[in-house]
Amino acid sequence: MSAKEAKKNSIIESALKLFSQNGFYNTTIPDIAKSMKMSVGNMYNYFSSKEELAKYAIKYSTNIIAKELREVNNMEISSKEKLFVFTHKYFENVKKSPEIVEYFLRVYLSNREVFAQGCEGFLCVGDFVTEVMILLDEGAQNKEFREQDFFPAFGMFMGALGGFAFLSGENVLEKDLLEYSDAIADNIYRALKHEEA
Amino acid sequence: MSAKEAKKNSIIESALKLFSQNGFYNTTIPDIAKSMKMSVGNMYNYFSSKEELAKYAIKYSTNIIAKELREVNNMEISSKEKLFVFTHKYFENVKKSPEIVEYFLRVYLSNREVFAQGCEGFLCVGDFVTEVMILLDEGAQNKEFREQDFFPAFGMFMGALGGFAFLSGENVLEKDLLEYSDAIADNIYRALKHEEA
Amino acid sequence: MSAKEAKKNSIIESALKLFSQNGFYNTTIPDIAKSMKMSVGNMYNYFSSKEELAKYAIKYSTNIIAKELREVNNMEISSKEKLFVFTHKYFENVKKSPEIVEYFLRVYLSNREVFAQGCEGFLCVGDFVTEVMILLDEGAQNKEFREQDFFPAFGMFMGALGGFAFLSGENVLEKDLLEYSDAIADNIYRALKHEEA
Amino acid sequence: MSAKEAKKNSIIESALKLFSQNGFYNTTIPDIAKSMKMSVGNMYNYFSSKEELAKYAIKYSTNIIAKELREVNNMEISSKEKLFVFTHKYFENVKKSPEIVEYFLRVYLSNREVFAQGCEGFLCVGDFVTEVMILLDEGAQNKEFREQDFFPAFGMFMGALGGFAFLSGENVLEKDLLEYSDAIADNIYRALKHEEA
DNA sequence: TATGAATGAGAATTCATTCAT
DNA sequence: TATGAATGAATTCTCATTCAT
Repeated sequence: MSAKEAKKNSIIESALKLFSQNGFYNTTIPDIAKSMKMSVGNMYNYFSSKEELAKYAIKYSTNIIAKELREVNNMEISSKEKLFVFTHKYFENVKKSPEIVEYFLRVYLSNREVFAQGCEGFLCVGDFVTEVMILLDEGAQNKEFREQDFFPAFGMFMGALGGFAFLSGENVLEKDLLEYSDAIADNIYRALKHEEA
Repeated sequence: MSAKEAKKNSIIESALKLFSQNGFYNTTIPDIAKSMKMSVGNMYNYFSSKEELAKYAIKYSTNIIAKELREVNNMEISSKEKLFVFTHKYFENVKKSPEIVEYFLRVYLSNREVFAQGCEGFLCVGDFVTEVMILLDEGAQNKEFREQDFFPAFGMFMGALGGFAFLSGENVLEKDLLEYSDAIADNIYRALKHEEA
Repeated sequence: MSAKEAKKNSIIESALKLFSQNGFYNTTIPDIAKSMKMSVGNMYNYFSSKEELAKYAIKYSTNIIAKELREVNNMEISSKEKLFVFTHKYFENVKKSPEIVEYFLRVYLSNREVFAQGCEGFLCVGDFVTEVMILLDEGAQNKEFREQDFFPAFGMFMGALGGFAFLSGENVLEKDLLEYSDAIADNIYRALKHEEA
Repeated sequence: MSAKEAKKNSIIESALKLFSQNGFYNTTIPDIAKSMKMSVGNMYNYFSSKEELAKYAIKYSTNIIAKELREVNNMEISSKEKLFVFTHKYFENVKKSPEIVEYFLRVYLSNREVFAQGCEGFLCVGDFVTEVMILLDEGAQNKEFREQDFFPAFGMFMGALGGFAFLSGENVLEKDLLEYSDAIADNIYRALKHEEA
C-alpha cells in the first residue's frame, strides 16, 4: 500500500468516526481535515468530494464486517454455531468500533441521496450481503434452517442485529452489550431453524 | 380541534412526507411552506423552529402506529394472532403511507442531534414502545412466549419489521410487500414462542 | 413595473458596471451586493446565479443600444446620414455609460462559457443585430451601399465601432471620443458605399 | 536557444492554446502542467506566476502576427496590395492557429487587470502596432491612402480584422473564412483610400 | 394571521503558490 | 530540474430565521 493509499485509509477512518457520531450533514470537511491535522484543500487531493468520501467509507466498513462473517462461514462448525459465533463477533465489533456499524445504520441507510449514484442496489454493501446469503443457504442445505424466502430471513437477521446495535447506541441497555449476544443469536436461530431441529 | 390545530396537523403531514422523502437536512422550510401553499413567515406562527416541527412529526407518526397496535392489543385473540394481525396492519400502513414508517427509520433514528432535546429516551416514541411491551408481556404471562429479557425481544421485533420496511423502500423486494407479511410474523413468532408451543 | 422588477433592474445596472470594470471573474457576488447595500443572500432572491445575472445584463445592455439604433432606423433620412447619426449617438453612449458597450466587448464577447447556455447564436444580442441588418439592407436597397455579403459588412461595422470603444477604454486616445465620430462614420461609409455614390 | 528557452516556448504555446480556449480564469496551472506532462511545481521553475506566463504569451503571439506583417511591409508592392496580402495571411493564421488571434481578442483585450502591470499602453503588443503604423503611414505618403488621424484608421483596420476573427470563432460564418478575405480587405481599402484612387 | 424580502453565518469546493524531498 | 502533497484564502450558493408591512 502506497503512502497515499495509507493516508486515504486513515482519512476514511477519521471520516467514518465523525460521520457516524454527528451524521453526514453535521460533519463538515473542515471537521474531518482538523481531525486529520491537514488542510481543507489537501483533503481534496485524496477525495474529490464529500460524497465520494462517504462512499469509500461504506465500502471500507462493509469490508470489515464482511471479512468477519467470511471467516465464520469458513469455519468447520454447524450453521447454528456460525450464527452464535458471528453474533458474538459482531457485538464485539459494535463495542470496540461502534462507528463501523453505526455508519451503516445512521449514515448509509438513512441518506439515500448521498449514495444514490455509485451504490445502486447492494453495490456498496454487496460483500456483506453475499456472506449472509451464504450463511442462510448453507443452513437450508444442511436442513438446519427451514426453506424460506431470502428476504424475510435476511430482514430478520439484519433487523435483529441492526436493531440491537441501535439500542446500544442509544445507551438504553441495562447490561453489557455482549451479555445479550446469545439471547439474540438464539432468537434468530429459533426464527430460522427447522421445527424439529 | 381548533382551526389552528387542524392547520398544524396539516403542516405536520406535509412535513412528514417531505422529511421522509428527502431527509431532514434536504428539506427546507420554504419547501414545506410551498407544499402547504403558505408563506415561510406564516409557518413560524405554527412552529417555532424546524426542529420543533420534526419533533411534532415523530409524535404524530408514532401515535398512528401506536394506535394501530393498541387496537390489536385490545382484541380478544391469542398473542400469536396479535402478532400476525399487527404485522399485517403494519405492512398495510407501510404500503399506504410509507412516510409514517420511513420518517421513523430515516429521520428519527438517524438524526439524533435533532431530537436530542425533548425526545430523551423513548419520550417521543413512548406510546408505541409501551404497546410493544404490553404485547410481549401478555404473551409471556399467557405462556405463549418464552420468558426473556425485554431488549432482545424488542430489538428483534422492531428490527424485523423496520428492516423489512427498509427493504421495501429500497425497491429490492420481488413480491408485493403484503405477501411477505405472514412469513415475517412467523419468524418473529418462532423467535418468541415457547419451545413446545 | 413592480417594485421587485425595479430592484432587479437596479441590480442589473450595478452588476453591469462592476462586471465591465473588473471582469466577470473578478466581480464577486458580495461586491455586487455591497454596491447595492443589500445582503448576499438577498441577491439570490432576485437572480438564481451569477451567470443568470450576467445573461440578464447582456440583454439589458443590448436593448439600450438596439433601441438607439431602432430610433435612427426609423428616421426619414438617408442611409449615409443614419450611419453618421448612429455613430454619434453610439459614442455619446460610450462616453456617458461606458459600461454598456464595455460589457458587450469585455464580458459578453470574451466569456463564451458564461453565456453558452441560454445565449446561443445571437439569442441575447439579437435585437441589436437585427437593427444592423435593417440598416445595411435598406442602404443596399436604396443603392446607397454596394451589394455585398452580410458578414464582411457586419464585421466591419461592428469592428470599427467596437474597436474604437476599446481604444477609448484604454485611454490612449488623444482627443475627445466624440471628435472622432465623423471620421469613423466616414470610414464605415466609404467601405460600404457604391463606388460612384 | 537553450534547452530551457525551448521548454519555455513550448509551455507558452500550450498555455496560449488553453487560455484562448477556456479563458484565463478557467485555465489552471495544473491544466497547463498536465498538458505539458510536467508537474505544477516544475512549472514555477520556468514562470514565476500565472500572470507572467500570460504576459509572455501575449508577446509571443504578437510577435508571430507582427512578423507576418513585417514581411508584407518589406515587399515591393503597393500599399493596396499589402493590405490584401496581409489580410489573406492573417486569415490563414486564424484558420491554422486560431489560438494566436483568439488569445489577443479573448484574453489580452478582455482581462486588463492581468496585463495592467507590465503591458502598459502598447508595451506588449507594440511590435504589431508599429507595423500597422508603418503600413498606414506608407500608404499616406504614397498618396494611396487619405491623410487621416491614426486612431480612426487603426481602429477600423483592427476592428474589421478582429471582428471577423470573432465571427469565425463563433462558427456563424456560412462560407470558408478565406473566401471572405478579399471582401474584407476591399472594405478596409475603400475606407482608407484616396477618393479618386 | 399572512406575506415574502432581508439577513448573515456557514457550507462545499477551487486553485495559485510553496516546499520538502 | 523535477515532483506532487500541502496550504488557506477566496468563491458561489444555501437556508433557518426575522421583521416590516
